[in-house]
Amino acid sequence: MSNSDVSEEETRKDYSISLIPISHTKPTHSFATLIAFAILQSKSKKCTLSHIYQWISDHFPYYDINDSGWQNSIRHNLSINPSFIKCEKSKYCKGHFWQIKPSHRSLFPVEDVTEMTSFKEVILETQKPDCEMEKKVGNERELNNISKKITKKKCRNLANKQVESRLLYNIRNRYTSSFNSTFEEIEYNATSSSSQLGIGTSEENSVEYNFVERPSSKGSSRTRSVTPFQLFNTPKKNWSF
DNA sequence: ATATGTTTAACGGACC
DNA sequence: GGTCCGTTAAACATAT
Repeated sequence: MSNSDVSEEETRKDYSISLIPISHTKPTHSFATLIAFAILQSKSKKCTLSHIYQWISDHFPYYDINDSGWQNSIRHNLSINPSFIKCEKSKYCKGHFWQIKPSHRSLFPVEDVTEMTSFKEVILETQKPDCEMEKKVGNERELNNISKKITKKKCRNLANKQVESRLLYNIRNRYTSSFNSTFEEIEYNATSSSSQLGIGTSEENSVEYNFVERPSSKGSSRTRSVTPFQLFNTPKKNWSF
């Protein structure tokens, strides 16, 4: 067995682990921990309330973005917990930024973020929504609408859910960092792609997905069918929806 | 009007 | 028993 075979086998193993349905069950982490993770994953280590909501809901669909109960708890926690400090008002988003009090930083080991999500490659390679970049988010309301649209799609199995999560990340990343396509393009592609999310078989590990592979140049897009394994290991730059 | 933020209250579980 | 912690609900204020 060659080195590359070993490497691939190991990665497959990791991938299968990522299918553990942790994100559908009630997280064992406290709200404070979830808030801290949401903050720590951002490049600037500060988040607005809505970013915190979104991050938690993205990673733990148990917390529906349309439910207000847990969001009330989040707000309560931010106010009551001395680990969190409110800093300057966001210039482009609603509300203030929230940070972790530096002296409390050690209470929230960042390594748990990757362990928790079992999505190491996404965490490490995907540029997540970052308040620092907010000035490039010209239209956050539309972005949230896209997210809701996709989130509402019924997923037949966990693999679909994972892909869905990946899509959300990529949409945001595309929207916040490159901003090189119009909102209409994103919406169209996201819609068409999410409509394809339901076609997988019930066999989790053999589900195939279609996604649009778009060359960086303006050439025409083409669809390609990939396995979840291929999908998760496709470099972000080759993604489009 | 709705989102954001503060505060109080109640409850259950863990722990001593 | 008592306390601490985390959660949930809710009233209320403020900002947009």
